[in-house]
This record gives sequence, C-alpha cells and structure tokens, in this order.
Amino acid sequence: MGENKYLSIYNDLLSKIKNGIFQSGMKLPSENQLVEQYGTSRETIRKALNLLSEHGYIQKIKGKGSIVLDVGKFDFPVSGLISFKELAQKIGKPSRTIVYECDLVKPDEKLKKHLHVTSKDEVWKVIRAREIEGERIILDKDFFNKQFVPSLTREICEDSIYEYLEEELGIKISFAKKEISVDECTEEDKKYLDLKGYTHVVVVRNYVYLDDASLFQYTESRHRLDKFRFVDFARREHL
Amino acid sequence: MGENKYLSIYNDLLSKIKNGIFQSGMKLPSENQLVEQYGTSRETIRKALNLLSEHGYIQKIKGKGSIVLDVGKFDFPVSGLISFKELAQKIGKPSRTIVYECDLVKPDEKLKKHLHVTSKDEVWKVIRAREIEGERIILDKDFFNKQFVPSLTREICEDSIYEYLEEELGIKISFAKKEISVDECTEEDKKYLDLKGYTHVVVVRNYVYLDDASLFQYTESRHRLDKFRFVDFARREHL
DNA sequence: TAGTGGTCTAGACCACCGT
DNA sequence: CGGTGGTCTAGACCACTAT
Repeated sequence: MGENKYLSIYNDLLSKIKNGIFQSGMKLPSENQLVEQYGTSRETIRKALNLLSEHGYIQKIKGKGSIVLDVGKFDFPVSGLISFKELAQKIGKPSRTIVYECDLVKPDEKLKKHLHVTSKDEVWKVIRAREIEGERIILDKDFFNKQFVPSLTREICEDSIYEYLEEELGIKISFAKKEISVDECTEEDKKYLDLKGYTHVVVVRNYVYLDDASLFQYTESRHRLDKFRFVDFARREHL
Repeated sequence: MGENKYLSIYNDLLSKIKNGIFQSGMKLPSENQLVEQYGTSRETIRKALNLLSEHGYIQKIKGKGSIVLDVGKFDFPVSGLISFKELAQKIGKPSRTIVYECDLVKPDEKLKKHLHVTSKDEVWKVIRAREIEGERIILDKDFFNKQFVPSLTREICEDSIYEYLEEELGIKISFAKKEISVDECTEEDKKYLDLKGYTHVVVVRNYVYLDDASLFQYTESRHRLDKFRFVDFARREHL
C-alpha cells in the first residue's frame, strides 16, 4: 500500500521467481514488456530489476535479457545484517539467549576508540550467550552509546534488542562494517561458552551506523569454530 | 575517456573525498548544486552519489544532504572479490605463489555438484600455496570448467590466473557467492601449509560466475587461522 | 517556507546480441 | 536488422528537514 511502485514490482517479480513461475535459467520478460505489463515507465522497471540483480536473483546481460539465477535461495542472508532472533527463527532449532550482563559503564580506551565516545559518555554494555540445541556457541558483546538508548532491561536483551530499538525507539539501523577474524579464546569465552576444547573463536566485529550516519553500536560476536558459517554475495566491479 | 559520465563524476567526487577536499562529517554539495557544477542532469548525479553510498563513502539523508563518512578507507576491499596478486600488492609484504598441481582431471562426485558438470567434462585442478613473509599461510584449490579455459600453464598459475583469464582470454568475471566456515585441517593442509600447530583452517568457498551467468569456477581458499581477515560492508534493507 | 533527497515519467540515443 | 539492456535528459511531484 504505502509501498513504492518499484518495490512492489520487485516483490512481485521476486515471488514469481520463488514460486517457480520464472524458473532459473529462463529469461525474464524484457524491460519493454514489463513496462507494458506493469503500466509504468522503464526507469521504474529498471529500478526493480536492479534490485533483483543486486540481491543475486537475476543477471542482466546487455543485448540479451535478464536471466533468472539459481543462487539467491540461501539459508543465510546475503551479506547479512541479521539479528539472532531472525536467525534462530530461520534455522528452526531450539535456541535461547542467556543475559550475563546489562549495565551502564564508563568506556575504557579500546571502547572509546571503537565507539568514538569520550570519558564523559556512558555506554551500555550487554553480554549474552546464544544457546542452540543446549550448547552455548555464540558470545555476543554489545556496546551502545547511551545517548541513543536511554534505557535497557534484561528482558529486552533476552528477546531482541534490535526489535526494541527499531520498533519501540524508532531507531533506524542503516548499515554496518563487519570484520571477521579468528582469535584465541579469552577467559570470558571459557566462562560463558561451551567451548568443547576449542582454543580459538571466530570473532565478528560489527560497527553499526544509524540512518543519520552516526556510529551507534559496537558489537563483538564470538562464535565457536565448528558452528560458524557466513555467506556473502559479491559482485565484481568493472570500473 | 571512454568512461561513462556518472562514473567519471563518481571518480571525481571519490578523489576529492580521498584527498580531503570533502572531509568526513562534512556535507557534499546538494544534488542541484552538483547538477550545475558538472553540467548534467540530476539522475546522472544521483547515479554517481548512489555508487558512493553503496561503497560506503557517503550517507544520503532525505531532507538534509549527503554526509561524507569516515569509513570507506579500508585496507581490504569492501566485500571483496580480489585476487591474491592484488592483495599482495596492497599489503606490500614479500609474497610468492607455489604451484603444487596444475592438471586436467575428471571431476569426482563432489566437484560435479560444485561445478555443475558431468563425467564427460574435464576440469582444471590447480593447487597453490600462498607464501607471505616466508610462511605458507593460504592454500588455494581452484577448479575451472575446461570448456571456458582451454589451456593453462604453471607459469600462469604462479602469476595471476585472473589476469590471464580477463586480459588474455577476455573472460569477464561477474560475481561470486562466498561461504566461510572453519574446518579441521586435512592431510593436504598439513602437507602444503606451514600450520604451526593449528588444527583448523578458515575455508572460503567461492562460486564464481561469468557475465553470462554460467558457473565457471569453484575455489577453496584455506587460510591459517591466525592470518585470516575479512572485511564486509552491509547495508540494512528496509523492505 | 525553502531546500533537500526519493520517486516517477516520457522520451532519446547508444552498444550489444541475435538473425 | 530489430530487440535487448545501459546511459542520459528535463521535467514533475512528493516527503522530509531545517528555519
């Protein structure tokens, strides 16, 4: 309803791809045909098609047409910003969140640098373990600038902080820079995770920005080696 | 020269950001001002700005303007499809490639599935170790459909296969799906890498597609834990 | 209210691919 | 050659932000 025209066309085409009306390997109708079918302008059609292309559902080829790809049906999101709650729902396995800490703290040096805050600011520090099928395999350490999040409770942390921020506070998360590396386990990891003898964890560092480009959150997500998986979809630029 | 208008505007704005003419935190000129400055239409300006935004250099905010971000200066590429040669040049450390294998083989079951080929096809199998500062820390296993790559030599493998494919054969790599996980070391890893006691490796699986959407290459890149690093830049979709 | 970015249109020309 | 997608234009209206 309140949807943009190009978004509704995107969603319509996407559902037709997912339902097999447009099968992989086949060509989509040409842009001019789609202009006719949807009764809109070509640029609007092209916006919808470009979205499909960016998300890996089709490949556009000059002079030929738009081919439906067989990638795009990922279990995991494409280059994903996804919350644990969304993920847990997707994999459909019993899971829960254990909150170990949820406090306002003064930032130390490392945090000041990561969050771009000063000693005068206060910062929410949240430590949670994610348990899947009875094993705590992910340790999430979240730090929020208090300026953006006035209050926070353990109950919220057990559910989904993202949902609370977006739906209750109206905060719009915009994008994130993500760094992945493998680090040695810390004492904290050993204390809060079921490490089963693993000496290293995969560390995903997230720098989360708001719609207005201010740095809002720093997150460390520490995964047990054997349970880590990440899917990315990269387009090579011919610049 | 043969460059598109929006690309040359993109590159011009980008160099001004990198040279500090547009500093981070500052606003870019408005779209209408840029229309004047570059003597072009607004949609063309918007294409250039959207590229900057997608690459993490600016953040566009409705009603306000385009803000220059301080991310965007990554050592590593943004959600990267990058060759080892490009990478080695970037980090500027002594490096070389050791070719252990470069043969035409019949695909086994696993490979048939990964590359979408049949027993009738032949496949190039290339095994290379990447040495940085005297240590072999990455093991690259590449498989190409012979249909696309008629010939291949050890010399080419020691240099850059990508350069050979793109410049000599005119093959255009278009996009890749990437999966990252951590696996136990195989005998092959122990044989070809300097593992320094590590029992696991980070495995990056790449499925590489051509411009015409055909699956072309399957690559496994196996990294020693302590030397692995990956940077990604994800935009949250408000669909 | 004036200025910003977001969407949309109707037309144009081009480079590329097939026949 | 006709059809395809890629670029570009000049205009319009809208939603949002500032003052």
